[in-house]
Amino acid sequence: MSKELTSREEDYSQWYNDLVIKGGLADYSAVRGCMVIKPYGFALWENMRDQLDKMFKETGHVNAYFPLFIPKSFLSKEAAHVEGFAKECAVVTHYRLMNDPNGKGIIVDPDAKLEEELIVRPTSETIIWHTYKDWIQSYRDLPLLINQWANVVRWEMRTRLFLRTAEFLWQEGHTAHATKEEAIEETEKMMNVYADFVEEFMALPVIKGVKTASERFAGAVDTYCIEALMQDGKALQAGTSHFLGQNFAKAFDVQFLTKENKLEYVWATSWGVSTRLIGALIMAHSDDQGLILPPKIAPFQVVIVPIYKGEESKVIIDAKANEIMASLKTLGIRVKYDNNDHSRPGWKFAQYELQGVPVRLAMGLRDMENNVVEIARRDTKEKSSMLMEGLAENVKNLLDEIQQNMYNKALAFRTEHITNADNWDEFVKLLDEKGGFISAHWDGTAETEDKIKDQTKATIRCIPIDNKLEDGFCILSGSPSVQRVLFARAY
RNA sequence: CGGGAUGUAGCGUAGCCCGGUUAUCGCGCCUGGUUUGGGACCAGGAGGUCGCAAGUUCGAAUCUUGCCAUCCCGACCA
Repeated sequence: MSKELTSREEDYSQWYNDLVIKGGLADYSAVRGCMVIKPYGFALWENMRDQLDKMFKETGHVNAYFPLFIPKSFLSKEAAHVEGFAKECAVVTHYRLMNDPNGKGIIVDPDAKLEEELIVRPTSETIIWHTYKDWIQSYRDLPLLINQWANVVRWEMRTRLFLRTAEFLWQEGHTAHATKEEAIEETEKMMNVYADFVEEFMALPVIKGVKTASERFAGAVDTYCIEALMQDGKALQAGTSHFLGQNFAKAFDVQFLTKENKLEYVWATSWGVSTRLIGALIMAHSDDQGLILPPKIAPFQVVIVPIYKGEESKVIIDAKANEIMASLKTLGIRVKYDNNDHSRPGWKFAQYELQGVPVRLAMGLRDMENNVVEIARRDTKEKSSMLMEGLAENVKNLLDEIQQNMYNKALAFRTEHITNADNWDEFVKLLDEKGGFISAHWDGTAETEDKIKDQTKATIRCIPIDNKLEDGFCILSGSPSVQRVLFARAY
């Protein structure tokens, strides 16, 4: 852990911003609350996106694309939904600009006011369900399993690179089913897909669970989630999958004829993960030297840095490096050879550590004489010499080991930071001094949940799936409780 | 929207309290050379509406007022 829990929140913000900006992933832009994702950051997102997309397709989904703009009236059709999003919507009111008659630049043409305002989508349920109404007539049209990769806008009051920007990239799946059971199954299936992705590819263990009513998605019957733990002891919601019941079907009048020729409303789900996952990745794995990216999604898994004196030795090392690169590529390893003459080896070492490249190979004439390369792993910062013979296979194995080690380390940290609290004083003390998830009894009421949030800033992150039942008493109200739930302070 | 802070070159900054030559320093950038096993060195060079506007003054980066923007904390949220 690179930052102690006792240090101030501002220090984390600074640490985190430095990682994002100096690590070359993204930066603030000219637009308030919006970020520029730089090529390196986008390459990371693309790797994550491609893998997720593959997993969606393996579970029977297809991609489509729906409009960025949503007529205002659509948003208000589902009461809870509009209630949840109204406060953070960007609204398009006009469609034309004109030169200021007073010669002061350009102004909005007052004559170009839209009949009905358009909302820049904060999420796409409404426009999609409006469309689904036309697509669904019979049970033969079901299930409808569609995903879209898109950007959405939520006008947050306070933003943070990747974790909460005004505009962000995500995917949103929207499915329609003939039965409640099938829809619930889909909701759980996608939560599992997310969990598998985050654990296997991002090397980040997550807790699968169900949200309480107050943390539920606006318009959902049930919200399933995966919750991850960051190094400062705060939790982060890494993905959500919603069982929407028939709420949207009823709001948008989406009915179908069953085999028995009965007219019924369809059952819906929606699920999404966003570029916020990159924020999770950064906060969970990085150290004070910079990012540490899991090999499976790192833009470059290996960087080769040549160490040469003069043009003559450069040519020799280039040849060898190209040979190594070819053998690594044969095994599907993403490798970069940096023989840029403008910066020296030391600078490159530091730079690639900052950028979190999992493995670095350094090679000079001395190594070539001994038929070895210097190999350094980012996760543990260990350096050693590796024989040229079987190098590619050994690097591949090392990448697997790093991936596993990162996961194990994160898992050990999380395991260490799930703590039972059996009374209020213990609960508060744990939150303040240790952080992490706190497993405690709760009486099941929204009132108690609110009070706990007001007093401690901790929220119920989830009720874990397959939570074991256990009689006890609520830590705040003292009322009887049948199970523990997970509390944490969260991003 | 409340509280706090900050705006000076691409980035980070000094100067401001106490107004006075040509606005300081570092990084980065450009040119040439020497270098290259953990963020090189020497020499030369380019780069500025001091956030914007008004005011006070012989004179404003510096004082006054207004505005704007950004960051951090809070509320809101993925």
